[in-house]
Amino acid sequence: MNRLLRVYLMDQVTIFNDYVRRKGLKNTSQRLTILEAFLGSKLHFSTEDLYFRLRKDHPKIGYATVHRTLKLFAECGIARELDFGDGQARFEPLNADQHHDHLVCTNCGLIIEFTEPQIEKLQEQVAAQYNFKIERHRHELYGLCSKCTKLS
Amino acid sequence: MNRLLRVYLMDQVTIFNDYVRRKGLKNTSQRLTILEAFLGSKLHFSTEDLYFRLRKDHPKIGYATVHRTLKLFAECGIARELDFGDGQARFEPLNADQHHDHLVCTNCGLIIEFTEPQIEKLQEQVAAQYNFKIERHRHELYGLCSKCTKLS
DNA sequence: GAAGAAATTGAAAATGACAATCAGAAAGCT
DNA sequence: AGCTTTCTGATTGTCATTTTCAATTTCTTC
Ligand SMILES: [Mn+2]
Ligand SMILES: [Mn+2]
Ligand SMILES: [Zn+2]
Ligand SMILES: [Zn+2]
Repeated sequence: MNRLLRVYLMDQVTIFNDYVRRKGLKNTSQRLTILEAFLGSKLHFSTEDLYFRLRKDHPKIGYATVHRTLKLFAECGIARELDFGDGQARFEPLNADQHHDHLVCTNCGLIIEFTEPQIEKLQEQVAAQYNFKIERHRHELYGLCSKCTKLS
Repeated sequence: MNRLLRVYLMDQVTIFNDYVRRKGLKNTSQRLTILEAFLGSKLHFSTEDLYFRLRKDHPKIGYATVHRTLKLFAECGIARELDFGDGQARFEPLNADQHHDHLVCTNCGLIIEFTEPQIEKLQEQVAAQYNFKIERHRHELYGLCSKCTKLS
């Protein structure tokens, strides 16, 4: 089994553990706790969201640790950091599933995920025109969701 | 000549003056100075960029005024505020030309503008699927430009 | 399982972009 | 000119994020 295939089959806990080992980091109870909460979390949460959720059962875990650990998750590839322009970073678990982008309702905050392979392909073609090598991209549509359109 | 057509033919100075009149704002020498610098500016500059550029000839103009005036330009539609995720808002003059999005080199900071009507159309279709009404969007491709790809 | 080196934690303080404040200045209407 | 409203610019406030640092924990090595 080649390395790439193995990576795709690894779950997020394994990816994180491997990263920790590879970088000479340490396994701490806090990191494990935050990892569990992270994986069981609803999508698109802020550091503050997760911090307050953790406080109930783990009041000793500090805000800075939650923040640093989420950054670590993003670094090792099990989290994606999002910015919907509201001045607060958001995170979502990343798995091997298909990439998606977001519709963001500017009225109620609803976030809809969408996948459009044709757009992905076209943006690759655009980049190719400029000999540009895409590392990541951000594609967000802001406006009113179905419910908020009716209300206004 | 209908109103819409006239708007498209108006230049940015006229749009701004109309906006000032309509909102009961005042014409000040600072706003005129900043407007001229803004229109003659290279694209995708930060508030700080413009502030320091203005300082040479207009050392009396304060940072807050530059900031407020750029926001005003965005409000009245002659500027677009951009966020390339580096923690600093950027601005570019907006005219009636075609909408564009950006390629951003994460190594040297080069910004390339691109236009892809098919992507615009596809994202409209995506929104329609969810009965979502798009007000604005953000589509940015981050990675290495041609030059930086060769160097690495 | 003790010892030592290295990383981590959490409370607090620092940072930095942006926004708000406010007294004096300027604009612009009558 | 007089008067009302807006504007300016130095300063201060705000707030998410990042850094600091002493105490603690992890983990390798004996
Ligand atoms: Mn998502
Ligand atoms: Mn541009
Ligand atoms: Zn909504
Ligand atoms: Zn470059």
